[in-house]
Amino acid sequence: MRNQSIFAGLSLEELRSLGMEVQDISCLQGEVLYRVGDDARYAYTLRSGAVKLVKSLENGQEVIIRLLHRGDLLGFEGMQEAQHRHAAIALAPSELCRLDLAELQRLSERLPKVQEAIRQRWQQALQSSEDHIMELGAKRAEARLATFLLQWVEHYPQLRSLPFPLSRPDLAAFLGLSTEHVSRIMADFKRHAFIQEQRGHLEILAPQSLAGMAGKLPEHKPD
Amino acid sequence: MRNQSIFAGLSLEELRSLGMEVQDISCLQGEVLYRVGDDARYAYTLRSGAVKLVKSLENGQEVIIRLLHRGDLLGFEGMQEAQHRHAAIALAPSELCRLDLAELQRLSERLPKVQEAIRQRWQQALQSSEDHIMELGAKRAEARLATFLLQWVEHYPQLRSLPFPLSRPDLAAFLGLSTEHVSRIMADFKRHAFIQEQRGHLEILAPQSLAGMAGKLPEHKPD
DNA sequence: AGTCAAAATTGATTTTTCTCAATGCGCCTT
DNA sequence: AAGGCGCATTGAGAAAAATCAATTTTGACT
Repeated sequence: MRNQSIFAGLSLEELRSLGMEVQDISCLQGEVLYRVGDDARYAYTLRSGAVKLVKSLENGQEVIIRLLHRGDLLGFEGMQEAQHRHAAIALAPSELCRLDLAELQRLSERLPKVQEAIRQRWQQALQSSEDHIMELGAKRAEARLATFLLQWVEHYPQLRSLPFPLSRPDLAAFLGLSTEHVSRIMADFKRHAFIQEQRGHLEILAPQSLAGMAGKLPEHKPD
Repeated sequence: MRNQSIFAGLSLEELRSLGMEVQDISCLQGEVLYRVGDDARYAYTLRSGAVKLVKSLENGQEVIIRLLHRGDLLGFEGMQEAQHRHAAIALAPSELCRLDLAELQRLSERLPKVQEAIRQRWQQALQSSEDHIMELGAKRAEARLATFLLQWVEHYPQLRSLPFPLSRPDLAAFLGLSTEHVSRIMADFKRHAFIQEQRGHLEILAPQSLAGMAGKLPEHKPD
């Protein structure tokens, strides 16, 4: 466990021996890692738990830009910009490694491998954002939610019952819907026995049915 | 003109002298630079014109993921992945510089400056994608369109009448709306004399009114 | 100028989604 | 156990947006 690769194929010890300040951090559900506009001193790797990246519109409405899972990086926009552009909030109790951005900058200039790894992650983030754009731009509510649930599963392989720390408002803020609408669709999925939910845990009973909804054409004759 | 900085602060000649193969490319409206799944051999910098990056859903529905303007880069996902994940299509007659990806890879390993510049651009793309997510996730059709038009202006400073090579279906595919709905809103904007349109050109008559619709309550700047 | 096809507009209608309001449930505290 | 609080659910009505079906406009090509 201790010797797990943290970042760019380097273990925690290797990073430390290269002069990198790495802090183990653990945080509670709801804890704020940083806020919009905070000076970006640190970047993080998420070792366990889940984190949401949130931005607010002028009118105060919150949008979840990205959801992070074990192994994901956050706060790396600080390598280019002085301030964070999202808020990062733990959805569940989480463990992270905190890296000093200035040192990371230095390290990345010396080690091409690190550069490469960062670019790789940036690429992943962009990919996932673009996928999200497609969801929001082209799919209806049911399909968005179905896709989302199926993707959530993939982050918890070989688990029957998945940790599911998202509230209805969280889901709504991520999928671009109202809380009520999300609630209705989830109730629908339960009624059809596609899913089952209890105390922050989710079970996908009929993945193929969800997959059907996820790819469904907007025009579909009612039966 | 010839000595303009192409990329990472390097002029075309400098890049060539470093052994980089740089091709000037010009293409017509509607021309396809690459398709989804094409082997990624080249990346491009857009020198003039406009390009759309398009992805299709299983059902064939097309979504415009990003719009590119003078100075933007495209095709750089090929540095990490073997195939392009979008189609790139010229919206207007455009001029580009085509860079060989393998050589770019080599160059970026030698020159940290290039690395840095690429990361910067990646960051910009991510930023713009995230902004787009906010638009799609949180705003109504009118507001999206208003925001979009105001952003379009910014790419053509000090021009009264802006090139506007987007069809209604293009706008719809970018803003996540139906063609008809876009058409209605545009008609509305014209009726209110917020904008004026003729033959692929657009004039913003009342930016502050559009800004109002876009959802910007507190601050407005005199221009 | 005249014809044609593509693109845009408009209208009527339906579907989807939101909003507002009420209610219910689970969990925590006392 | 009772009360209270936050979150989730449900319902009804309103609003937003999509869909379907004509037209109308535009632009390109004779």
